[in-house]
Amino acid sequence: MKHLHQRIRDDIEARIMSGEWSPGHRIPYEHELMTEYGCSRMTVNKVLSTLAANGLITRRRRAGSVVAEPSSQQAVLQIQDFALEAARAGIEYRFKILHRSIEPIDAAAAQRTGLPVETKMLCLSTLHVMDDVPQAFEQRLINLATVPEADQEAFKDDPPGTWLLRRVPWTDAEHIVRAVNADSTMAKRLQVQTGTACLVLERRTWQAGAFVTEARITYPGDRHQLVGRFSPVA
Amino acid sequence: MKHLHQRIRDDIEARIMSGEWSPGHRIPYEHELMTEYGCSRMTVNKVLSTLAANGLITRRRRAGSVVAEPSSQQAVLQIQDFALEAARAGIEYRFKILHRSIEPIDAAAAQRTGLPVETKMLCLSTLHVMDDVPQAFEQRLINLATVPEADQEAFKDDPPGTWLLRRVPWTDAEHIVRAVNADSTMAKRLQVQTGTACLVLERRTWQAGAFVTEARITYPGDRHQLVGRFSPVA
DNA sequence: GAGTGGTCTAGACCACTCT
DNA sequence: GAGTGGTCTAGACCACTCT
Repeated sequence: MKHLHQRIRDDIEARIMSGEWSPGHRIPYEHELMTEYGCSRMTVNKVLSTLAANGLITRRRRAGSVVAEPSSQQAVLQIQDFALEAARAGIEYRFKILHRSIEPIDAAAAQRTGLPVETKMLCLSTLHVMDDVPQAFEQRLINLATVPEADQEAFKDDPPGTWLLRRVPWTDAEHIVRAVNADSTMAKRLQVQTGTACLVLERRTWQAGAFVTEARITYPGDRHQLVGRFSPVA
Repeated sequence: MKHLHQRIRDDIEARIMSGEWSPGHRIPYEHELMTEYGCSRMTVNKVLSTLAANGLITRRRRAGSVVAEPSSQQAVLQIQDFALEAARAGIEYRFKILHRSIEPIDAAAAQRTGLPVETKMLCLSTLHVMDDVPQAFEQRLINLATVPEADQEAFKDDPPGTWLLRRVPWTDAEHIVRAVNADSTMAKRLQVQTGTACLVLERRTWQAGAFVTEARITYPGDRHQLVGRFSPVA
């Protein structure tokens, strides 16, 4: 049994993500949501305040709350969800799995993740495309010991990151950010010139101590920046 | 007249930042804070929940709330202290102030920081050198309205960032990370080839709502990476 | 068992701004 | 002027975990 505020929040996020509520769309007033969910105003107020603090909606007295316009600063340095970001920005998004295999983890990755060397990993390479422009190339390992159902997943509707996010709540994450010059292979994938500065984000996530996934995501430096806000939520 | 929850939050943050309450220190129970501030539990609960979401404290039923260990704090791309890092690594460190001036803030920076346009800022350009190799180039604005004593500081012993860190504890920070190709000027400063991918970290910090400083730090991409650990935000 | 925090209610007054 | 969100109160019940 989920908490009420989580259910309300999930419902609203789902509507924003699906595009049903696009940027500028007015969200129901607090008292409408009270009626809809049969709860007190404090509860819906907490949900909407949190969504506003996270930048998904903007609130104005008298005018109500609306789905936020996408900020010019795209990628957020929390757990990223390309589909959600694209939906918020009103951008056509698609992805393409370029590679898929199951392999025992190699020595270097075993050391990084703390897993035994023979652990089976699902290896995926995904290209993320928005408005026909490649925006990121993602190389991902998924621990099949922790997420065995990934083996049966075709990743037709959601890219691996989004799929994982919905299925496996994470408790810890480690990030490494570097800048690299694109080699010719990467440049071709991302449709940039060889040598273009790219942002490389490596993210490893654990769930209660169990390694879940490692992603290495390469962004063209001129198309993306990572933003982290460490300010009060209120 | 500030809001009550802001006053409580500022008080607690100030005690944590000053070191009066160090990591592991138990924070007063909610009902103690209710008595101290003469308010309802909802109000102190909101403050403590926000602080927990921001990683400043950890909360446990029955045991109460304690100041979080720095490693588990959410401030990922931590406030960096070149001198401290170099000392830890046993590396010779020096810095050189390449430029110093006092200028009214320009329109673009005023918008970023929320300051009035005519605010006087101390502008500093600093090169950070370790073992005779340039490791970072830093362009910094310091708000003289918040930190007037910076005007009199020669920055002989400590670089601006370290000096500020000791003098003005920060409560809020915003980070932006990008990748750029070094232009010829930057390449010369950092002793890399023109076009080398560099990591650019922009950091803006506030103390209890007052803007303190903005730093844009450029690192050669092959010499540096940023590492951070996260736990979920509520 | 007892005390803590997590969530929620059903109100209230106020500040803001114009659906 | 009226309706919205921002904040706050004084309760309540429950889940969790051991100061």
